Formats: sequence, structure tokens, C-alpha cells
Amino acid sequence: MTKTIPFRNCDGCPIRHRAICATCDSSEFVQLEAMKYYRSYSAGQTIKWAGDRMEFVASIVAGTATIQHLVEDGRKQTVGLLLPSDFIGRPGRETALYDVTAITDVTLCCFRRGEFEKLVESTPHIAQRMLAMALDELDAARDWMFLLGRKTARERIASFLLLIQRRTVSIEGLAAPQPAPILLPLTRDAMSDYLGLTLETVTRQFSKLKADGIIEYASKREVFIPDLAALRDVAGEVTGY
Amino acid sequence: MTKTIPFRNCDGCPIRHRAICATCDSSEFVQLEAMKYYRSYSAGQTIKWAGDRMEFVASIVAGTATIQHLVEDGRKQTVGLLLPSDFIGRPGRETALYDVTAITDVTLCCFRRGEFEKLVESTPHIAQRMLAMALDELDAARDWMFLLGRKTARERIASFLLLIQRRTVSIEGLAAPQPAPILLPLTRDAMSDYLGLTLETVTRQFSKLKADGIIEYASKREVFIPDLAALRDVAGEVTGY
DNA sequence: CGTCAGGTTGATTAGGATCAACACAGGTGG
DNA sequence: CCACCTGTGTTGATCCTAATCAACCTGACG
Repeated sequence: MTKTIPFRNCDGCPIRHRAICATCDSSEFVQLEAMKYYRSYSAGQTIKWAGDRMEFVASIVAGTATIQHLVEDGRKQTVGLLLPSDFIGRPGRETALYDVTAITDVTLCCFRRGEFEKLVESTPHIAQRMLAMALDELDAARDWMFLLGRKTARERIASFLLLIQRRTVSIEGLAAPQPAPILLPLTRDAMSDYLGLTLETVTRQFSKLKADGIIEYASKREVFIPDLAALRDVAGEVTGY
Repeated sequence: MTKTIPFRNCDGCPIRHRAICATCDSSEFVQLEAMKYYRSYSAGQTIKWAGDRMEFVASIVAGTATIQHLVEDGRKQTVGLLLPSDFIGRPGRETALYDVTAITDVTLCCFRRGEFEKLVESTPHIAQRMLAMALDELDAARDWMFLLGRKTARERIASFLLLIQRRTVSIEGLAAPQPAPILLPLTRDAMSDYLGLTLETVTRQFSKLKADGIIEYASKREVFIPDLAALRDVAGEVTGY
């Protein structure tokens, strides 16, 4: 459950330049560094439950988590995917609205909520950075609304694969050449929750994409994309011009 | 097309205490007041097109607008509903990502984007207020993702009616007694775009809810809700505890 | 009075959901 | 070492909700 963290201070932090601290100047940075603490969760653990009092906010340092809306009758919808540098929690809210679950092993960089809220009030850079990140997330949520409201199952899978492909490239840098296998951080079931489908439909569409030569399996959870443009086409994105 | 505005300065402004200016102190307020200008659009007009350069950001003073994602093959999804006090645009983005369309006659309180961005940088209160509003919108977007991904047509209609009912009450104050008719700002077609359905399905579900006694028509665009709890039940909201 | 936008209703179809059986890998314990 | 179990994934058969295609209604307006 507790996992060793391969660094001790912010200098070596992999998300230093993309998280909420990205635009802090050195004095702001000292304050953040002083109040941070790390926490780890293993795959499958719930980080917070809807309704819980939120004692901290945090940045994802490593791993993947999901934000989920769960309803008594068993219906579930993943309403956000949290990857390294993404932020959990919001200043000013007492209790969580959604469940947050670690999908892979996750390391968080946490801040006590009360202290963090004071910092947001006193440090304009942080409020501005958080605003920019919140607005980006809002755009992402709106794109996802289009997917959930209007895309076919096939298009949803293709869009999801592109999303993971892009984030993989942006996190790992473009070290690896294009046709590198991309690792899916979610099970078929978790994907279905994210895509507004059932797990059977997800499986079927994967099989169909494979049969059509759009993807190839390295393993059940690792996929090659021989032709990215073809995948974009399937996803309903405009490739052109 | 141009509509008279029934007030000249912020004192009489109906959204003074809910828009981005809500938490400004008096000196900040003077700055905002100095740079604002009003603009009106008549029902059906497009306020901005996706891809347009955004020369201003704005608060909705009166009327209803929608944010839409439109795709070449004709599919359309409304990804946001803008009611009085909601904000259009974002500091730091050059071009609009989505179409914004006036559904009813709309009055905006506009700020030139460049000037506004400077203000956001220099005025922490505004960045903080915008952050709070952006996070609220993000929560609303996530609730809508659940609706689009998991709710049935009937539940979607009921949820939409509740949404309008709540916003009607909160804007008009609770002057009117509970069983007041609520005015639907959207056509069946526009509702279908928002709910991820077709207009025929919207009509059918309205008819069914009427047949079931959940709603009553005052006119095609005005609805009574005799029993709010019953409607909540249909919407899949937990009444109880 | 004719036209047109908005709305309703019916018949049919299709895309995913649901129910069900089975495959496969990895881990555990006897 | 093997038998068993559990979590994950695949595939098939059937059903059902909402989409599609189509006809018609209603009221506002020039």
C-alpha cells in the first residue's frame, strides 16, 4: 500500500512544469513546498467517496485515477480521468461530490485544504493557474459531452484510444517513435464506465477495430496503432487540411 | 435587433451579486464599470462561431444562450446552457472552441478581451471569482455527463425540467408560489440537442409525462409541475433520507 | 388565405443493452 | 505440481429503447 517515491523535493518532480505549481515564482514555490506531503494508493483503492469531507486537495504525481458518479441502482459514469499533473479537489468545497478511485497505483502531492485555500487567496499566481486548468478541464468535459450525447460506440472507442495516445505521448515525451504500443490504463469495464457503454460493447468494438486493421493487440491491454490518421477518421475527427 | 436596456450602470444590474463582479470591492468595481459595454442579440442570432477570434468576454445580463458543438455531418450537441449571470469566453484563449447562440433575446455585459485579461492578472478577486464559477460549471458539466451517458429519455426530460425550474426560481426569487408555470426557453429541437436525443423522442416523452400527470401544459412552452417530488422521482434524484 | 416554423403521432429499424456461456491467465493452497 | 478460484475478456442470442422516416396538425404572420 505504501509505495516508495523516487524523489524527495520538487526539483525532481515529474509534474513540476505542468501542475498547479507550474507558474509559481520562487517565493510562492517555497510556501507550496513547505506544506506539501505525499500519499500513495494502490490500484483499486478509493481516494475519496462522494459525500466525504475533503481534508486535502492534491496533484496527481504518478498513476491514473477516475472521478465517478455512482447511483443507488448501480448505474455508474466516469466523469473525469485524472492523469499525472491533474488536480483533485477544489478550494471552497467542504465535501466531495464524486468518488475518486485509483485505477493504477497512484502517488499524490497533497495540501491540507484549509492551508491551501488561504494560499489561493493570497497568491494570485495559483488562482490564475487553477483557473486555466479548470477551464481546460471544462473544455475537455464539453468534448466528452459531445461524445456521450452523439457518438456511436465505434467512434467512442476510437476517440478514447486517441485520448490515451495523446496523453501517453505528452507525458513520456516524444521519446518513443510513433507506432509504439500504447498501454491502456483501464479495464474494459472501466472504459465502458467512461464511454457510457457496456463492457460487452467495448469488447465487441475492440474486436471489430482489430478485424478492420485499425488497431493491433500487443496484449489485451496494449495496443498498436499502425495508422493514426485512420484512427482519427474512425473517431470522427477532421483529419483534413 | 438592438434592444433597450432598462438600466445604465451596475447599481440597477440584475446580476450584480451573482456574476463575476459579485465579490469585487469598490475600487475593483470602478475599473470594471469603466470598461464594460452592453450588447444585445435577438433570438436565433449567433453570438460567436467556433473558430472565431474572440474580441470580448461577457456576462449574460438577460436571456438564454447555448454553447454548442457542431460537426460537419450535422450532428449537434449543446454542451452548455447560459442563463443570466453566466460568463462567456475565457481569458487566455484566442479563438472560440464552440458556437454560442442566443435562444431568446440576449443582453450581454461585455469586456474587451485584452483589457479583461490584464484585469484578471492584476485583480485577484476576479480570478478567484472566475475560478469558483468555472468549478461550478465543471460540476454541472459532470452531472450532465452522467445524464448523457446513463439516463433514459424519460429521466433526461425530467432532469431538464427540474433544472429549468430551479434556475427560474433562483432568478425570479421565490416570489411566485411553488406551482407556478415554468417557461421553457428552448424549442423541442433545442432541448433534444441539449439532452442528446431527437426532437421526436423529446415530444413523445413530454406527452407521456403529461399522460402520467407528472406535468401539465399551460401552453406548449409553459408547463405546470403539480408535484415536484414526483418529478424528482422520475428524474432519478434521491428525494429521500 | 397560404406559408412556415414548431410540434405531435405513427410505423419501422437499428444500435446497444441484457442475459448467458465460455476462455484464459495468474495466484493460492493443498 | 496440480486443482481450483477469481478477475478479466470474448462471443453469441435476444430484446428494447430511441433513431429514423413519414404524415399531419396548429398557430402566427405577411
